[in-house]
Amino acid sequence: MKLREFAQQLGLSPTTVSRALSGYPEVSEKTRKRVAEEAARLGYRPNINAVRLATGRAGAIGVVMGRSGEFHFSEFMGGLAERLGTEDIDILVSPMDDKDPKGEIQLYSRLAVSGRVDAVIVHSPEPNDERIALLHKLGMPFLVHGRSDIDVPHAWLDIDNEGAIRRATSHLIDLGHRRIAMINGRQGRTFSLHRDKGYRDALQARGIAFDPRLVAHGNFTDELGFRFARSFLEQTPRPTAFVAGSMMTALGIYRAARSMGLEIGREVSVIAHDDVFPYLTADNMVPSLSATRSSMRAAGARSADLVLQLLSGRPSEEVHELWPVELILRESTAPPPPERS
Amino acid sequence: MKLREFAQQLGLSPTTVSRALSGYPEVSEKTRKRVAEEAARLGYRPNINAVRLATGRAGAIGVVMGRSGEFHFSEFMGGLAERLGTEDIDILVSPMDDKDPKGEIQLYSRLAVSGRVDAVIVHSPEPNDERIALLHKLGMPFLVHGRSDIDVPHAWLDIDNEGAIRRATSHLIDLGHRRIAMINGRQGRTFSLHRDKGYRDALQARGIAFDPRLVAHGNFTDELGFRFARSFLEQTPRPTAFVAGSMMTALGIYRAARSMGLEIGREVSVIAHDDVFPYLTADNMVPSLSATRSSMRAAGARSADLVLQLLSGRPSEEVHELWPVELILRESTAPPPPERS
DNA sequence: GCGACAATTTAAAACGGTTTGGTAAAATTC
DNA sequence: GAATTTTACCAAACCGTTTTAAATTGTCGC
Repeated sequence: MKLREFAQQLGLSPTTVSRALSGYPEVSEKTRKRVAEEAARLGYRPNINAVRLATGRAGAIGVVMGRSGEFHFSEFMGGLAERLGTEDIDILVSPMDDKDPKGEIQLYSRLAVSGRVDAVIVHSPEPNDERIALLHKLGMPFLVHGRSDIDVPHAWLDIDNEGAIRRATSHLIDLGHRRIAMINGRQGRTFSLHRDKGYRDALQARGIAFDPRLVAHGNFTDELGFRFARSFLEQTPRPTAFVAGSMMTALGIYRAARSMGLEIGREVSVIAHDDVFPYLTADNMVPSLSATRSSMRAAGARSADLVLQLLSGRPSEEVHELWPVELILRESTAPPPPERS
Repeated sequence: MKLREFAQQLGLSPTTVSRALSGYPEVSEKTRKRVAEEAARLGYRPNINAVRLATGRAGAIGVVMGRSGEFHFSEFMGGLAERLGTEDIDILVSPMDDKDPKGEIQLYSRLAVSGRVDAVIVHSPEPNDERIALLHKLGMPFLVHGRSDIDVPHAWLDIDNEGAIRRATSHLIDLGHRRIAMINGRQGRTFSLHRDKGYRDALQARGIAFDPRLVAHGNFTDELGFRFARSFLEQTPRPTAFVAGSMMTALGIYRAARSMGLEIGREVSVIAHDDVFPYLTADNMVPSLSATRSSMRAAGARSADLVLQLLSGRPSEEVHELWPVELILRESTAPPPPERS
């Protein structure tokens, strides 16, 4: 049913009906109520594409999806979708070819000029992130999931990576560990840098020298976790503890330790960052995994909120949110074994 | 830039330009070429919402996202997005509350009448799936990822679950296993039933009695894999082999075996179904995991193709695709240990 | 009972394309 | 070379809303 027919049945003009449904003030309460009731009864729904054309809004927010190692993605999306489900806003997913770093900026550019989205979410930013500069230049509203040091105002939601890893590392030091390895995320991403800093600061605070041979960077995969852990554990003296960037990395570390006959929670301690997945929980690993924890799904839901705020005019300079991270100690962390000499 | 201005610059009418860009036959090759070139040069792009209003197409396909245990989701989405990226079609993600089974049908209903999507993808169907009946009734094009026995024509793409599990089970029998447990997916889903059938047929073909105490159903999580495997392994005599529904399930089984001091690949064999994840590979597990394998990402990409075919008018009765599944043997499968009496 | 002002409602003009129903000019047929 | 068809293009109507600008109705003070 079209607006015109619907209005005619009510004996009103399309204008008034449109306004009544959109909650404009210049329509009497009585009329508004009647319109709302009849709309429900007759099942009238405005044509979404006509609305979008007339208002100039796209009614969707864009999310770019990388190809590799994105197991966080569905949790974040889940949170986003959950929150946006109640609004009349869709989520538009664009795929990105990770192999072509130049393609990325083009993709964002296309997304912005295509007019298919009202806002964009930027993931895993770098300190000087081209995408942020671009979106700002194009005037496209966007929310950064993470942060950037770039000299361009941007709204962001981030977790306290630095604090989380500082606490995790400090805790390991408190337990008596001195050789602590870290398997971090991709080189160059802000969150990796923040984690690096948390790690180094914790060491420095206790007068432990930073050893570059104990730090690795890469995608969050089981495979890399294994390979790095393995190579670290082959050093002499070997590290007695690991700080891991993700659950998958931790799986790899567990595997590496086991393959070398080392017992986790006794000979090797591990703390990982857990984004909270329904299908793989730190509590259920053997031994259960100590973790810094922050829900990716919750971040997705909150991101949706913040984007809505941006779209309703809140200046991006105001939208900054830093979430604290829990540290949950379980069996995978313990004092180091007595030193053999 | 608007069509009108652009056309004016070219000295053509909007009609001709529109047709040239959409590839209609009644415009000369020379003109078409000129229009295309100028469009690229001047950066003219039709307003997507105007196009959608005028054509009545939504320009998007809908995907419903469940809340729990959906680590396949991002891979499937990735494939979908990859293929659809080159078309002018978006992916619209709707969240579903798994806890409310009635909400699901309402969600599909809303999605169909909202006019926001031209087609829908239905996941994990049941033999008599309400969603399929609904979408058919509403005349909304849809593709089922999986299959249903329902008496309603529907396009589908599925993998040969039955054959895959039959082969996996047969292989375990060939190795000498007689007590083979199976940890399957959610009760009632078609793919679970197919896998059940493959399992039972393999047993029957070799005269092995089906033992309901060796079969479990549930979400694909590490936790359930662990719990079921644990309870099976506590039976006497205990199973010597497992068929697992997913990689996460396999992780749980590995954990259970380990927690009971049993060595995988010697005392217990495992074959799992692997949807191919970039962050967790069967080859890298210790011992490496034998698996039936079929790429979820490829299925997503192909699903996009099939949906496009449906939208261009191919009748859904014609769109059926059954993919074979590879069986890849690795270290987790071996003959059972000699029987102790 | 009338002017002033506010509260409602409306007709008509966007929004930016596609598509229908033509019309000249060029090509073909006889 | 006239009649017919084909080719290449165009003007105008249409898709279904929102929004601007104007008209109508209602309320109030005097």
